[in-house]
Amino acid sequence: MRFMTSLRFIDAVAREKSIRKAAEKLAITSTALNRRILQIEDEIGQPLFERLASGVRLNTAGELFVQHIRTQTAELARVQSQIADLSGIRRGHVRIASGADTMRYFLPETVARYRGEHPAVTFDLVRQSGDSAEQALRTLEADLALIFEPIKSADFQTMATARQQLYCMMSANHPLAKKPMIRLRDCVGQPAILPRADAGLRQLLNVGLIRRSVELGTVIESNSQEFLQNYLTHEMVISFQIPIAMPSDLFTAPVNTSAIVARPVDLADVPAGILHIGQLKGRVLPVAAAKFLDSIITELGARYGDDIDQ
Amino acid sequence: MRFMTSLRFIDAVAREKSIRKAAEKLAITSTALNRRILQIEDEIGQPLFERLASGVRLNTAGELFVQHIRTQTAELARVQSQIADLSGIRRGHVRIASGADTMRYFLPETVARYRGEHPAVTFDLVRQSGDSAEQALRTLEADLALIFEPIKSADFQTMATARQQLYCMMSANHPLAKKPMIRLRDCVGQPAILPRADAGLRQLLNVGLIRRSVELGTVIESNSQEFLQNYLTHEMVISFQIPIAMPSDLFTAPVNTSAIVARPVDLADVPAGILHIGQLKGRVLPVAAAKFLDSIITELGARYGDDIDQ
DNA sequence: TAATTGTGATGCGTTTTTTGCATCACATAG
DNA sequence: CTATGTGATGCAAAAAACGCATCACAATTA
Repeated sequence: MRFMTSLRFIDAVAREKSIRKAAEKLAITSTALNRRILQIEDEIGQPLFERLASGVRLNTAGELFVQHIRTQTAELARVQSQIADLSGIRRGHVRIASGADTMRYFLPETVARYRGEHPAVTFDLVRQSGDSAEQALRTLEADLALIFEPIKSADFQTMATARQQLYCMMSANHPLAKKPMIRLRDCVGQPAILPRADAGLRQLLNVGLIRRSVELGTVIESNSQEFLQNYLTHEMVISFQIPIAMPSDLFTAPVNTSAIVARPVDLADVPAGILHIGQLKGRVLPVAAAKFLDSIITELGARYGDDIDQ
Repeated sequence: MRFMTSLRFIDAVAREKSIRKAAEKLAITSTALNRRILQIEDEIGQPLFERLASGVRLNTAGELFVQHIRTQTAELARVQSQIADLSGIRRGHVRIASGADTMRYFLPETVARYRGEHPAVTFDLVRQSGDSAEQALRTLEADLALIFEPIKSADFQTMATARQQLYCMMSANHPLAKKPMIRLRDCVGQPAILPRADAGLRQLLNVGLIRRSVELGTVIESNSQEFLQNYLTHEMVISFQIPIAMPSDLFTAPVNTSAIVARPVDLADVPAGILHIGQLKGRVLPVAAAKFLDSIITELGARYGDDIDQ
């Protein structure tokens, strides 16, 4: 959209906090970019950026204007999506911010199914911490966010939730694997590998550990779920996971033949965590994003049935 | 705002339903305008206008896009107004659609007082019928509308109302002028000059006349309130008016020395009409418009006290 | 303290985009 | 059939945007 160029440029400068850096990303010279900004500032009647030695920073007027730019951009995308929808085949672009949990299996499967029905819809999938995901909704860099536990921003509008019971994961020949249900006291002193402190799962687990006065032998922390899972085959350690982040065969197969097993942790020790699917409060989503949200809710309903809300 | 040019042009074409006519109003050639439209349509990926022999007409996609353009334009105005407001002196532009009633004395006085405090705020005042005024809000050609009776659109958000009792107006030496209060039966067969059927006042009066089975001798109809008022000094006829449309000295002076007098019509015959002040439902007004709305409400409160709502 | 590095602003020639004229193709009304 | 209106298009002129080189300034580094 040609007429959005100057606005897009300003947004870029605001994000980069530097005209030259933004110019590089936009593949133009800083000269041209600088002039566009001066021109807009001239039309507005007052500067939007403070000039610092280290770059630029939005002033109050700039904050207002950039917010306007972002909502306009999102609105334009929505209208375009709506217009494209008129022609029968659904087009559009959906941007999702999510934690690692759903990025492993749930989103690949759900997006693939949706794209099977609507091949003209494209996706951006950004793996982020919960805080960043909420932030991405606010800056309109994302349409939807999937966040496991805690929601901090009042701007987050939950459209659906899914209860996720905590599971203990380990090698199939780990002593604890014989138990059908794990109590936290079973884990006292067990060597464990855990996600890092910013993960919702870790926070959920910590509450339970403190309540039961249980201490694990935490030998490794990692924010890579793949690392945590694959490490289980190399050392006798336990880890924790929620169903949505497990390979579906592992979770659904009644008799588990794989080298790794998952055993539920008693809900009396650790309550189920909540996966929140939501958007920016008050925002009207583009057609494609709204329909994909429906698709997510349907899929969650099929998987977890009664554990779904809204 | 340079980046709005193409959008403004499309809006103009949509309103004129002709590229050539719009081009003339925009002071460019139809060639240039046509090219801009083709370019936008190309970027959108599908046409926005149907080409007819008599000009162009928006198609469904165009309707959506033009609606988007209008809300964006209004939003931009709001942000600009908000930005200008940062610099201390209030700037901005307020566009008002109103019936003739308030255009006579109320709005001149209220606008003048507001501009006395905020000289940098400019105004558009368009006299329109109630229906057109509501339409102007919808197309975002107006920020505020003042409509005397009846409100038809569900998109109209009433921000304040003022009850207006009907008054009978006549020359000071008219027989009815002796009565302090007029009953409709006093008016049977009286030569009367009335506003036309689309005026809220006329509709209000008609309800009363039908209920009381009273018929007036309607000798003149006019949509010019000035004509109606000034004619009273030339022939022994009666007319009707609401307080807000009367010169303030006529209404407020306890003893009336002017050639024309106003006598209230009994509320049992004709109930008070409602003057509605409102905006487009759900819209966030620019600073200047919102403050002027406050100013209107204050002024109404000062004049009519308990007869004001919201 | 002096040199270096990084920032945004600006003059000037070049490139790209936009505009206007003349004209075409088409539909409708007289 | 003619006349008049409409939007579309080729081409040259005008306008705008761009990129290079450079300046002025501030912070950091030697």
